[in-house]
Order: sequence, then C-alpha cells, then structure tokens
Amino acid sequence: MPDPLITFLKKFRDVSPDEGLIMAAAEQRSYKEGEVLLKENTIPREIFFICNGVLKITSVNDKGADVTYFFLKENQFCTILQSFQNQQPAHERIVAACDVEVMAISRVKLYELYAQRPYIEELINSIVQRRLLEKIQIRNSYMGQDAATRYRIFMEQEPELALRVPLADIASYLCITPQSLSRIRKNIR
Amino acid sequence: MPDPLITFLKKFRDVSPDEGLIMAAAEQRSYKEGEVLLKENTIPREIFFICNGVLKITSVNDKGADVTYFFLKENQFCTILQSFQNQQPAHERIVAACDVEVMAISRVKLYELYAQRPYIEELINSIVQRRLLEKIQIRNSYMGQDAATRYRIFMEQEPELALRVPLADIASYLCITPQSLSRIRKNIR
DNA sequence: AGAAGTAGTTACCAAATGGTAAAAAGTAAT
DNA sequence: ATTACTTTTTACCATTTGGTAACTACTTCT
Repeated sequence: MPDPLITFLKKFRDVSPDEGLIMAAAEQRSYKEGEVLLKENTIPREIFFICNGVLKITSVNDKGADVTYFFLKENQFCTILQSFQNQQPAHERIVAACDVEVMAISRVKLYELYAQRPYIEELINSIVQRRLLEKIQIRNSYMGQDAATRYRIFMEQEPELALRVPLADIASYLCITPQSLSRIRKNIR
Repeated sequence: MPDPLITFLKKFRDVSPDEGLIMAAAEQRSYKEGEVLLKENTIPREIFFICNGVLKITSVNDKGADVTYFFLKENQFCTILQSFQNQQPAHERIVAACDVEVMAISRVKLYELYAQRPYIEELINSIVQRRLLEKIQIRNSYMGQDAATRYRIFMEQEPELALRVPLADIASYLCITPQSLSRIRKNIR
C-alpha cells in the first residue's frame, strides 16, 4: 500500500527516486478527537501531513471561547507557518477535530531533506502557498454574508466536513453560536 | 532620491548590483482615489509595488454592494496572486482607496528578471508569503468579535488608515454597514 | 459665493443574532 | 440496561446590527 504523502506529492511531481528519503523524515501518528497536536504558546517543531481525518487550528478568545480559524483535512499540510519558519511560539493551537492519522515531519529533518533535495523545498512551498491562497479565498467568500448564507456556502464548499466534526466547531469557524447554527439547520430542513 | 522599491528591497537583501535591472522592469504610475487598477474578470498582467497611498482589493457581492477584502499600503506588493501566477481572470478588483503612486511591473518583465536573477524571485516570494501570513493573522484577529471590537482592533493595527480612506471602505472591510460604523465611532468619543 | 454632488451622521424601526436555560438526543462507561 | 456525560435542539428574551430616510458637513465645480 503506497503512502498517502508520497501518493500526494506524485500528483505534482515525480518523487520516486526520493521516496525513501522522504519517508525516513516522516513519522506516522494517530490522534483521537480532541487531542492537541500543538499547544498554544509553544514553538512548532514539526509539520503534519494529514493522511486521514480533520485537524483544526483554534485559539481561545478573551471570553474563554474557542475560535476555529481553519479546518484541514486529508492531503493537506498543517502547521503554524510563521511560527514554524521562525521558530517562535504560536498563539494558535492545533487540535484533532475528529480521529486523525498524520505523518509528522520534524523541522530539522525537513530542512535536511530540503538541503539534500532542493526541488522538494520548492515543491512543498508551492503546495503550501497555493493552499494559503485558497484559504484566503474561502474566508473572503464568507465576508459580508449573514449567518445562514455563510453556512450555505460552507455546505457547498465542504459538505462532508459537517458530518465529521462537531457542530460547535463549525459554528465557531463560521462565527455563529451553536444555538444559532442549530436554528439555521432547522430552517433549512 | 532613491526609489522606494529599491529602498524597500534593500531592507531584506543587498540588490545594489541589480538596481538598474529592477528599475528597468518597473514603470511609475499615479492613480486618483476611486480609479481602477484591475477590473474584475480580467487577467492581471502586472504586479504593483505601492510607493505611496492605499489600494484596496474588493468585489461586488450579489446585492451590488462592495466588499473590501484587503487594504494594501506603502511598501507592499499588490496583485491577485493566484490569477497573476496562472494568468486566469481574477474575480476581484484592485482600486485606489486614496490617491496612490505605484511601480507597475509586468508579469513578462518580472519573469525575465527572475530568469536573470533567481535570487530576486526567492526574495519577492518570501516577502509576498510573509505578507500573506500577516493578512491571515489580521483576519483571524477579527474573528468572533463584535462590530465595535473589530473596529477597535482595526484602529490599533492601522490607526492612520482610518484617516486616509473613506469610512465606507473601512466599514466594508470590517463587515459593518457605514451607519453602524458611524454609530460605533460616536460611542467611542 | 453658490450649486451640486458626495460622504458622514443621526434617528428610528425591523430583523438577525446572542445568551440563558432547559429539554432531548446521542455516546460512552459500568 | 442504567447511568453519567456530552452534544444538539428548542424556546425565550435581550442585544446588536441592518435598512430606510432625512439631515448635516465637506468637496468640487462653475
């Protein structure tokens, strides 16, 4: 069975000769829903590639409530990029939004890999940048819309996600209270 | 008088030997408030470096109202990145939020420059990526906050901007109606 | 200076959303 | 199966925000 990370990278570029190198840098891990992959105010030492499941990037606001900035699912890289690059503490937290399997790559090993195979750095950077732009686009699409519309857009863009992560997470992601989101769902039926 | 673009790049890396090359690729332009630098549904053929003033990236929603996604000011590059890279029509529009002076660099000339001086591609990519991450951070900081708080955060992060661009633009950027924003301002005094 | 146009303010009411609380449904543990 | 626990739903009222409209302040043009 081919590894999801390798399979994913091959969609962009043939990495066959370096499969071993890449796999040697990565470590497979599993997390249960709710488990924390990165605590807030800590320096991210690794980047995750999601093989299965959904991660969320969140933080706790002044009122103690969780704010969900992003969901990331299969075939996406996940880290707090600025903090990972500059090795500074991240304010955000990375949490399993449902049970997940990831490949964890430590920064040290990643940069060793980059040093050995510069094209991999280019490759991953371009993948990550593309995804960043997508995330911005998605956020933009919510702007200036009311709660019901934001939910409708979300359901068009990510229909399966609603089945996989708790309602409260989606509510937080869409800046709606869980009660309001529940009401919106009711009105749609 | 040194050019703002060169001065800016020098903050990150010494580009002295290539100043001539860079300047040859750029063309200075001025726009008045409200002038459109890029129409929606057109392919961005150039990237702008802002020497002076503020640009906004907007689009028109289903109800005919403007939504302001971003403000960009002095010492920032501005284009619709995905569309610029892939030479596809952008849904967004680039408009002068106040009178501006920019250096416009055509994609063709930029890529010629990149071919001649690969380090410039790396340099600009890293600058652009850093700014993207910043924009995401700023948007995140508004998430889950009420209108008055969003305005307060905005005024902390960008105090001068409020003096330079119309209130309606800021309202749209913060997803508030101009009337509500006016009321919020009143309550703050 | 006066007129016309644009931008910002204010007031009012309507609609959307938040917050509290309790019930219902679903999940996990014994 | 029963219990305990968590998540989701529902109802209610309070608060925030939006939309319409009129007014004021500012610009710009002649």
